[in-house]
Amino acid sequence: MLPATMPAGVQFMDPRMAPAIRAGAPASFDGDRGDSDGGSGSGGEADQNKQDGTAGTPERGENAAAEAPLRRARVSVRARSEAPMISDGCQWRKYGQKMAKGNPCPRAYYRCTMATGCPVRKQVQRCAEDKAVLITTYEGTHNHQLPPAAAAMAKTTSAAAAMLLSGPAASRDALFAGHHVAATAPAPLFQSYPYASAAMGATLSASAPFPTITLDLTHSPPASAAGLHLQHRPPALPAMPFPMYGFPAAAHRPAVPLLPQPPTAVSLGMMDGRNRAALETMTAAITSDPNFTTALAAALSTIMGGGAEAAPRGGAGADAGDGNNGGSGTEPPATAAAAGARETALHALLQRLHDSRQ
DNA sequence: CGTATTTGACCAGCGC
DNA sequence: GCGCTGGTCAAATACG
Ligand SMILES: [Zn+2]
Repeated sequence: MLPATMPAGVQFMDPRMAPAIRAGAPASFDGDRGDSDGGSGSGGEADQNKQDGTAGTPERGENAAAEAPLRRARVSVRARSEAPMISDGCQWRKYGQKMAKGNPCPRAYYRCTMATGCPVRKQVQRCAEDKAVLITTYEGTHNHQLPPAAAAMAKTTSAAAAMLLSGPAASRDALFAGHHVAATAPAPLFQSYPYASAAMGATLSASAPFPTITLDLTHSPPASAAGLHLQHRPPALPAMPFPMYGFPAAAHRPAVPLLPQPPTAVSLGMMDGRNRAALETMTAAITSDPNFTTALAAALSTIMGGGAEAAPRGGAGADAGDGNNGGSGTEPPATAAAAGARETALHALLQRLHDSRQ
């Protein structure tokens, strides 16, 4: 129904699992990267730590079960920033730092502290080769509302992401219509892994561990964007380990006839005349306006989250129990939704853009 | 004194 | 089965 409500729907994880932030799911981020940097360095970075301790009785909580394989999607943003971390309107507490393999710069782990129990985590890493580029990866769903600006952007961004994901057509279904879809949907769709989208260099990648949406705010000339060049081709796409919402086919595609050439064109499909122009504009704006970038980043931190309308409880609180209600419940049928979302996204973006530029 | 950061230790998953 | 790697925890410390 309301394409505009996309944001809520976009979140990748189930709303009800929000409270389950605690421990548990061992899965987390992983260095994202992709794209140009060279990649696989391997090498042996050596951390110096290892000595197992002795004794101790670290009995930490053990949770009942790892029933939530749900938190798995990530959104990462690449932007040029001198600051160690771009401000996105949220407050973060650093809880760890590690040396990234094959990267002189360490990777920092942050957790959102705007509200107790907010499961959102962020990982910041500077590109080794180009220190000007900061890679921020968000994961999780905020269980609280964040600053208006951020929220607004969040909406926009999520919508954009949605459209990105939906791209051609079907994936959207899998994503929004419902998780179950993935399982049942016979959708053959495209199975491009490093699915590239022309729009502001957004890239959807289902490679390795978990699906990841990457936004490059680095510098992508409109022309280039329009031209769209695929990044590196998918490794091999063994068997997608996760059947989750992510991407359709990835999982159950029998013997798909992988296109001889990467399905890059697909994304282009979504760009038509006016939209393209809009995208160009927005891209330009993004690249030139730092504030915009920041806002976008902020939005991303929410994109997944959204608990969106969640918790209208007046109480405030969010206390422990927090029943973050499921909220969501908005499952647009889909087809039209995508289009709507797209338009909405663009609209919002442009508006925002205009506003900021002003 | 309370809170955010630092930093080594701990642990699970994966690959060999 | 062992060792490596990535991620997180938590004690100690720094900051206000
Ligand atoms: Zn949060």
